[in-house]
Amino acid sequence: MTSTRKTPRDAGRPKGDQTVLNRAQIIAAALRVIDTAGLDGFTMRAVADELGVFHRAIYWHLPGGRNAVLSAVAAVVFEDVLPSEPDVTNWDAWLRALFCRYRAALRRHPNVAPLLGAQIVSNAGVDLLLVERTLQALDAGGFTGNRRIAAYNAVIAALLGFVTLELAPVPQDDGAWSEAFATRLQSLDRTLFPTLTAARVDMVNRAFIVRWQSGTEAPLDSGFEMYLDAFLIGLQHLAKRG
Amino acid sequence: MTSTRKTPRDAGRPKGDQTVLNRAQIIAAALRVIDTAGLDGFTMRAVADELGVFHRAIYWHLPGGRNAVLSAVAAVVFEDVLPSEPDVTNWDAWLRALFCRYRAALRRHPNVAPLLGAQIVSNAGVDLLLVERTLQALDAGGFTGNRRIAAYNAVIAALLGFVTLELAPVPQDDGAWSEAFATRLQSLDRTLFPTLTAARVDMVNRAFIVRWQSGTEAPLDSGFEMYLDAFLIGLQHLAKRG
DNA sequence: ACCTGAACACCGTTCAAGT
DNA sequence: ACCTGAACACCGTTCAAGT
Repeated sequence: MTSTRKTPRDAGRPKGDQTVLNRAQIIAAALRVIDTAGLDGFTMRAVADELGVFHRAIYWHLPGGRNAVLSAVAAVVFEDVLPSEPDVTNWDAWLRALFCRYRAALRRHPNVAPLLGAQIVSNAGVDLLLVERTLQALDAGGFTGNRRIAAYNAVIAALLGFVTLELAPVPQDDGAWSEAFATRLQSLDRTLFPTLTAARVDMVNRAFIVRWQSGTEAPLDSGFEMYLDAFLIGLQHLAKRG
Repeated sequence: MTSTRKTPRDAGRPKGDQTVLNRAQIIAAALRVIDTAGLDGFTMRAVADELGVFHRAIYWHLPGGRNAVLSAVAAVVFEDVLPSEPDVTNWDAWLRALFCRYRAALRRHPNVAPLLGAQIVSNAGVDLLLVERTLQALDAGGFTGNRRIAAYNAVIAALLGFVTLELAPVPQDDGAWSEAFATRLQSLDRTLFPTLTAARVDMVNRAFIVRWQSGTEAPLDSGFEMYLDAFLIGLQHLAKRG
């Protein structure tokens, strides 16, 4: 009897037929929604519509609800980030590769940036191999004990930091906001801000704080390079000291 | 006639009486709501309740609605961040002070961190004197032209980066999430994650990715110090090269 | 097992009055 | 000038059915 009956999973469904929905499809649909409508446009109902399904159906496959979907999306985006095993003789090159891969992955899905950088729920989905290999790279650099943990925290913060800032989203469909900010930057007090006023032409919309577009439209490439150079050079020096 | 009539602002109100509401009170109430209920708990209606006022009243003083309030809150939190004018002979010390003041300010209002770090709307409220003086400090360091702009972007990203990550919020009132994640970290595969498993005791909840509490409850002090040291040492070296 | 459905307690904002 | 009020089109999630 136990050997002939259908498995619970197949009960009530025609043989060989896919169920209407599955976990992977939901996560893919969620990422599509985020890519097109942003993190603010991500709603359970939007994902359900994307799949042509009643919005409550998602909760069956991901009982954790909204948080569970976001955590799973974070995991998918992170999949391409990890480089292969770190080279013991070239640990800083491995870190550099990690940084570049992270930025590249997030540039493919820029709207996910605030999720990875500013919501701890995203951590739950991350492949812990990233932690493992980062620790190995820092081992190779000579960091040990609590110093290695401190270096690890510095690396992860630096890894996500720039990209989170660069890809921070503009208020959605609020053209008034961008316009007001742009005109405010045109009428700067030269006596209050002499340095900024002089550099304005080259800085406006190409630098943090004085921009009204996100990094998707206005990337900050040279800023990223200097950020990465500075951090890695500094880390090398700290490695030698320890 | 024009000289004796009340100003428009005073029409219909008893003389010398404060109006029921003003801009500063709204912003202060908004910050209080964010401090206690988090950025997710920040709603126009919650702010109105905090003030004992109908929720639509806020729109009169801040016509920009939700975005305008958030931008104003960001400005208030940023007020304490800026150090005095940079010393030409000690530009890196000025940057260090800036980083420490930023982290201290955000530790007083940790729930604002995602707003400043991951939402570009916050920029609209920032005092541009921060931009001015950061550029001056980089001038003092010998950065010029496009290199200075790149260095500026690196500095601002580094300034907000660590703290945004450190203070990223946990999913609100979802105890199940923290619990599930904590137990997952207890049952690690030793062959897959040998380095992480060995360091687990010292890392769990004290390091990015393998934590389930935010930086408010579990600060990452030594990580911040190494991050700051590494970045500033690297920036000094890059300054000499240019 | 897997999906639908109605209902609940929210939310930001528009549009129209009140005084 | 300054605030209230009702209404609109949302939202995530609980609880109860359907097949």
